Amino acid sequence: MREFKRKSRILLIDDNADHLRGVKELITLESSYDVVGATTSANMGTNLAKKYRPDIILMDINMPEKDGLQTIQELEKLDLGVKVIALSGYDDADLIFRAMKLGAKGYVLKTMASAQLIYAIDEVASGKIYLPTALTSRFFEYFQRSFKEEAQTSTEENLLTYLTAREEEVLELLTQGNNYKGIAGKLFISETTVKTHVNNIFQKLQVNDRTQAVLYALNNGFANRKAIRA
Amino acid sequence: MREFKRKSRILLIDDNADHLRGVKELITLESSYDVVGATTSANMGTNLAKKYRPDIILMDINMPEKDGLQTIQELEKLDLGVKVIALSGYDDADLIFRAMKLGAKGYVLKTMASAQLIYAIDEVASGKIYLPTALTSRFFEYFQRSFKEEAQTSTEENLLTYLTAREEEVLELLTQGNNYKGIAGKLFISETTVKTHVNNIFQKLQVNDRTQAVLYALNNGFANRKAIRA
DNA sequence: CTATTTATCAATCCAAAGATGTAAGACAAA
DNA sequence: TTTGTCTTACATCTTTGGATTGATAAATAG
Repeated sequence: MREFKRKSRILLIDDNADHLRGVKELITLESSYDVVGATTSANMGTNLAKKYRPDIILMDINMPEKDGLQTIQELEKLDLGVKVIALSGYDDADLIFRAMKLGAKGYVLKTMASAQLIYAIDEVASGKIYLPTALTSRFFEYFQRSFKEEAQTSTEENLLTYLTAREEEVLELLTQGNNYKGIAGKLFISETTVKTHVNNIFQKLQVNDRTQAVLYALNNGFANRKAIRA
Repeated sequence: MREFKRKSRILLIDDNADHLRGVKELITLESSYDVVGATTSANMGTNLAKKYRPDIILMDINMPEKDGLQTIQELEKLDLGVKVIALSGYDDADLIFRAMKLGAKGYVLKTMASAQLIYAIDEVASGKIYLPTALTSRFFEYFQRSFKEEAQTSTEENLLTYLTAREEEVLELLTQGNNYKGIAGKLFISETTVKTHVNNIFQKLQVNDRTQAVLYALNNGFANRKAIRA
């Protein structure tokens, strides 16, 4: 059932014409991949991708004209099934993180050895994700830093723990945008009872109105809390 | 200024006593690390960590008694500066993702070769983050999947785009829990003007009250939108 | 078994929020 | 210039929200 393995088709996008030519020669001479297109324009690149349906795109993400990251996002949204490898001159953690977040299958530095670029393409072509060790470390430092606050608030003593089960139910319906009548209807209790619960919630969360209560709930892992317990 | 390099101190936590003993012997015999403690209890492990301040903890995350992931979270919150390597029998993407999210500096499978475990410790001891290639791929697949919806909604046509600049300002203050008076004060305009803006926002977002407007904003990347543009 | 907590409901009362219509000045585009 | 949009503003009216007090039954903890 598996189709015959053919040469992967590659599209190159790099606003630096010299570098573009260099990479093209490298791939043509030292690998068995087909370069089906090469352009210095991001917009043109998107069009070529739609036209030639390459397996892999090597995309420079440091382009002045149009942001390479944005182009990656566009390509992913088109859902062409193409695997994008980000090419960059910078090993900036934020850049790496954003590229991977947007769906890049690899991130390689322009300063890397030719052999390593070919290796990266091989890995990505075979369905894996390729990030050099050093960049993996950078990525994770950034990743963990961005989750650190969240991890702390989610276990920290928070006022939500003082709510009773019923109050949590009411609060959940509040976080779904219900008014008193809506909540009363969904819980099969009177509107005045709902008011009582909501007032108790305000006291416990030390807020003045429902919007603040909802914001408190969302900012303090209310949804997560339930998901974890479930 | 750099202090003399000493042997890294390691603490082992694994509810499987046999495996615990095996790893201890491996490290003692085939590496130059000091095993300063070894326990089958997660709670005891946390205490030992506080007492002996190891450089590295090898933590089994598949323990029935207490969740290893939860223990990692506790350790990170204590901020002991210890580097935790997650040890697991499973290469489940969700497990890997959660471990790394909580701050693990590495994730190795129990089925991996001894030499690779030592290598992982070496890497982590030197300040890097270690994930075997195969697990890195799994991690990123999970990572990118979890961001896919977000990436789509953030570019999708959404009702927020119809808001004027001023309305966005007002909405932002709404998402911070302000009432009419608060918004009027912060924007130096009258309360009735704020009401006008808010009503227009309701029309454009097709909602009935401020809570729904705030929820719509938060669920459709309102904060992100601003951060990205800035 | 009693004291406390929880869930339920009600009656007020006032404040805040929301709906609707109107309108003037600024400014930009056609 | 005219047209349209945006921002500002006000009046009026209705509905909803929030605070307070009090009360009852059931469950739970000590």
